[in-house]
Amino acid sequence: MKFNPSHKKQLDDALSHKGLRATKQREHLFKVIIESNHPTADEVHLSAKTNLPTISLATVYNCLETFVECGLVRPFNFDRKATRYDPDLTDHAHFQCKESGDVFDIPINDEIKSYLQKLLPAEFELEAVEVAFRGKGPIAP
Amino acid sequence: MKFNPSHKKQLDDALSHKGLRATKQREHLFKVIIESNHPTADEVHLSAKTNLPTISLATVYNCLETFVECGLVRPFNFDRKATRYDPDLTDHAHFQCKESGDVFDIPINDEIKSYLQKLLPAEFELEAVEVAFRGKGPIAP
DNA sequence: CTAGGTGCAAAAGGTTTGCGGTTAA
DNA sequence: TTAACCGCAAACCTTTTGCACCTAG
Repeated sequence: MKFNPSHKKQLDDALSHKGLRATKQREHLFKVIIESNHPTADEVHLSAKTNLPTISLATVYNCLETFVECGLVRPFNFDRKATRYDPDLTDHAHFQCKESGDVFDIPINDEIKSYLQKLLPAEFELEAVEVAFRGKGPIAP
Repeated sequence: MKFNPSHKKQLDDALSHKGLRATKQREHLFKVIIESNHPTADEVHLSAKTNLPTISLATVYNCLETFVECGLVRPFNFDRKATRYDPDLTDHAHFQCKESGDVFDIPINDEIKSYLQKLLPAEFELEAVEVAFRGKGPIAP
């Protein structure tokens, strides 16, 4: 997705809401995430170095955690692979293609959510559900 | 769960099916997994050392991978936490209690499975779904 | 005898941390 | 000015690997 002014506003608002600064590193890293497809920290770092040649991986990790705490991105994992970061905060699942490694967003509807919730015995207080699909994804065009 | 003769048979069959030996390490480690609740490799190692004081963590990892390949246990993760091993191979989800860290098995019915599958556009070939719940579990008795 | 198995130690991969120096409200 | 921030290096945790020795069919 293309980074647009509303993304910039979202970033500035979220950061200032926590009393944090909108540095050029944070701005650029957020842009990279918006314009990538569920990147890992390493991929963000690699991509960011084009514009910010001296940025360190540690700074990338620091900023990513800041983003998570500000509610700007959501981290997720497949198995114990490197954490991926998703700027789409709406309820959805992920599908990973076994061949390409590509990750696709799969919308989740309310019906499914309530069905899933009903699986739990009454004593369980549910806070979050995560659904991960795996298989062969669509052939790239 | 208590380790019983049918578990022993299951282990021997699965190993010999792949031309592998039922060593005392493998037998004991499988017993530990059966009698633990979704242990991590480290927990298996710790528990196994009571009976096999010299067993190394590397051997534990080797055996666990052997078990996975033989279809004796199934590995799963919460976030990027240490992999846990589950001897229950039936379709089910996991619930992790945020407070105690305890993991509970949650049965999954066919209805849910088919609903989940229907979320995927036709071009996706599904191989596996994983459902992970998180929240506050039942109070321990 | 020999393929399979064990244990040790070292390395790998991903992530976190401590710290001196920098920057911006 | 001063708290927030950056970048480096070192540490950390889980897992994997290479290799010498051992063991059971």
